Amino acid sequence: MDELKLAREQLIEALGRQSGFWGLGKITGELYAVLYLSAEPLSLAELAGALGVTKGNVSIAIRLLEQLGMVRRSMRPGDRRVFFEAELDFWAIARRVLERRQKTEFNESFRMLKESISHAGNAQAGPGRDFMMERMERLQCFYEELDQIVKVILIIGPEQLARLVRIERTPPSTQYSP
Amino acid sequence: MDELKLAREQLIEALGRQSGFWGLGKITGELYAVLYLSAEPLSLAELAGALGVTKGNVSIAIRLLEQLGMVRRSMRPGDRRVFFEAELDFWAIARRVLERRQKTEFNESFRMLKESISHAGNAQAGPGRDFMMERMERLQCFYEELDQIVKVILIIGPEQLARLVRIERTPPSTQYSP
DNA sequence: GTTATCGTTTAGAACATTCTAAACGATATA
DNA sequence: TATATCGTTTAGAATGTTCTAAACGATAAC
Repeated sequence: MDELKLAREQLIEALGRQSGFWGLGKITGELYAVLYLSAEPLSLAELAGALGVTKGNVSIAIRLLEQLGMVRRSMRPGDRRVFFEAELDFWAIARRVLERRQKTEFNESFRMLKESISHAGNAQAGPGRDFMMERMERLQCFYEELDQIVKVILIIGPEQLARLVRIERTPPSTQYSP
Repeated sequence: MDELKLAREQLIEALGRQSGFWGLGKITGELYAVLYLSAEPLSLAELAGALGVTKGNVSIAIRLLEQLGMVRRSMRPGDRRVFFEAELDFWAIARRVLERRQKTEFNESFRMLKESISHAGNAQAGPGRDFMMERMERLQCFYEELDQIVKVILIIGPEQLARLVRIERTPPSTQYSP
C-alpha cells in the first residue's frame, strides 16, 4: 500500500547518494529516480514538488541530466510547459558520463603530466632530473594504459563487455601460468 | 634548472586535481605526488613543508593514503619520526581504491535498491506496482552487470586487462582465439 | 495592453568541507 | 624529574557548495 511510497523514496535516496558520490550533486540522481519511476513525463513544477525543492534548483539539475543524456524533454501540444522523461538505456548513460565527465578530467590531468615531463626535459641533466623523469614516464605509461581501457569500454557495447567478463570469469586452465 | 621545480609543482597539481575529483581530497593526491617524486622517504614535517600546509592536515591525509595502500611508512633506527614512501604499483593502487571506496559505495546503493524492490513486493498488486517493479528490476540487472565487470577487473591483473583491451582494439573476424 | 504562467537567473542564506593553530599525550633525552 | 620533539586530535576560522526566494524575460490568454 504505502509500501510503494517507501520503495520510491528508498530508490530516490539510493540514486541521489550515488550521483552525489560521482560528483553530480545529490538531487541530480534523485531527479532521475523520480523520472525513472514515473510512467508519464513530468513537468518542472511536478519534479520540484516530488522532491520538495524549488523550481530553480530543478532547472539547473535537469540541465545537467540532459547534457549527460540521462533525460529527454518532451513537449505536449498546446502546453507551454516542458516535460521530462528518463533515458532507459543505462549503458548509453554510463558511456556518456564516462566520456563527458571522467574522460574530460582524465585528459586534463594527462595533459598536465605531459607538460610536466616536458618541463623536466628542459632542465639541465643530472641524477635528480633523471630520477624525476623516470618516475614521470612510469606514470605516463599507466595513464596510457588506462586511456586504452577506457577507450575500449567506450567503443564496445554492453553485450561484448558482458561477454568479456564471462570469458574472464571462467578461468581456462591454459590461461594463468605463473 | 628551476624547470625541475616547475615540473614537480605541475605534477603535484595534476595529481591533487585528480584525487580531488575522485573524492579523496586535494592534498591527498598532492602528498602522493611529493612522495612519488622523492628519492627518499619523507617525514611528516617535510611533507607539510613541501606543500605549505600544517602537520595536522598532513596527518589526516596520509592516513587515508595508507589505508588505500598508496603510501607505506618506514622507520629509521634511532629516529622517532615516521617516514613515508610512495607505493609504485599503480595497478595495485587502482584495484585497492576501486575496492575500498567505489565498491563500498556501490554495494550500499545496491543494497538499498534491493530493499526498495522488497518494499515494492510487499505493496498490494496493481498496475502502479507492476510498473515500478519492472523498472526497479531492470535497474537491478544493470547493477549486477556492473558488479560482474568490477569483480573481473579486480580479479584479473593489469597484463590480462591490457590483453583484453588489445584484443578489442583489433576488431576483426576471428576475434577470440588465444 | 494587461494579466497569468512558464523556465531561468541570481543574490544571498544555509550548510558542508577543508584548513589552521593550539593543546595534547606519548616517548625519548638530558 | 624536567625538557624537547614527535604525531594526533580538536575547536573554530576560512572557504566552497548547495539551496531558496525573489526578480526577470518570454510567451500565451484574455
